[in-house]
Amino acid sequence: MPSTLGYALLGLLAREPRTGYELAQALRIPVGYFWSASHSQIYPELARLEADSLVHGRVVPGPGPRDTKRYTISAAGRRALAAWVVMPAELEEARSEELLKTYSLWLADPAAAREMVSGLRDSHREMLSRYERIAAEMEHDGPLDPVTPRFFDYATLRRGLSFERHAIAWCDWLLGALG
Amino acid sequence: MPSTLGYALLGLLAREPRTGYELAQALRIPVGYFWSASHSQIYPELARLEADSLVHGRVVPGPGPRDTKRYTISAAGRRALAAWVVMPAELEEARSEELLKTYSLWLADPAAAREMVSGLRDSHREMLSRYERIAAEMEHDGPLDPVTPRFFDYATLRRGLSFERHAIAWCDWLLGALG
DNA sequence: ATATACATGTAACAAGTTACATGATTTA
DNA sequence: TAAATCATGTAACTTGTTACATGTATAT
Repeated sequence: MPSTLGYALLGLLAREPRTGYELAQALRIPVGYFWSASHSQIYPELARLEADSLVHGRVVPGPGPRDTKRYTISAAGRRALAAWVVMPAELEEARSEELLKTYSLWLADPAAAREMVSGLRDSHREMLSRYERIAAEMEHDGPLDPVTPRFFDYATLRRGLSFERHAIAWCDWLLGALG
Repeated sequence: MPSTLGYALLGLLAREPRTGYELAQALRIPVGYFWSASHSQIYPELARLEADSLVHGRVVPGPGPRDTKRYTISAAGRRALAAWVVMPAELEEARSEELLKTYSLWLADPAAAREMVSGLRDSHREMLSRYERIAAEMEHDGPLDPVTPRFFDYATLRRGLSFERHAIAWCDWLLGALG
């Protein structure tokens, strides 16, 4: 059974074949895709997926100077992924450093506390506008049919939009309360 | 420099002295407090905090059969925590298995996909009503002054409430789109 | 000349989870 | 008498991050 990272890789490969390098690029910043990983984690995981015959790798001459291995998902990989995505998801564990800091904000200097929350709001605003740009592009690119991968890109993106908006509203409320 | 868990423990001890056992209880389910940890992580971390003189432990006879060590935050610990909470927080890394599953939902059986999202909605509804009960209690318990620890309990709780409400709205939207 | 992109891997470390270990007291 | 609560610790394992290692081609 693959790890969560394994399923993340299968999810990308189910859409189109990619090399390890391209997967690492895709997982560098998790846009519309709430998972990230570094290449040092990806290469060993790809080897495991191949050992389990969930993906097949074929060496091809890349655009770069070194040979690259392009991975394709197998029928078994597709079945494993399809089975995993409909399994009831664990309750989110809700780990947030930002909230952990807020929890102890009562003992900080009030001005510094306000500044901290204000900085938080800025970060969320930045993320929001990044998401909004992508959403506008996707909506412009044509109709979103809920049986296509593109629709599910959009669905996860909408969750990101919603998350950032509520985070900003919360910062506003907190700043108001802090005076 | 303490780890994030270290600051979580300092945050609890800044409110009142506690034993390792009580800290483990508090960090079992992260309500109003977006961090969790198991006792096997907590005891070694407490030892590190004590070695750094950020907390002091005193052995006292507990209600149980075994002696227990009650930890108190030191002035240095309080300073370290106060400095940490106002430092700009890292951008949330947004790791979500639930969204990762959604990303690949296009290749699942449509009925099973709807059921998965519906189950997700149920989990979020359950969390929401748990949070709502706690919020009602807190509001009932008296005025929330934004210089007290209690206010910041309430502030983090509000973030949880907002998070769950948006998650439910998103599930509703997705179920509507999936037909 | 220097930096960036391409391309894949290993090693060392940090953080977190699960299982192992012990054992008294209280509650059902 | 069986389970839960109290109480603290270690060991093994999994996951994830950062650093180390190598080396060409292209763009600035």
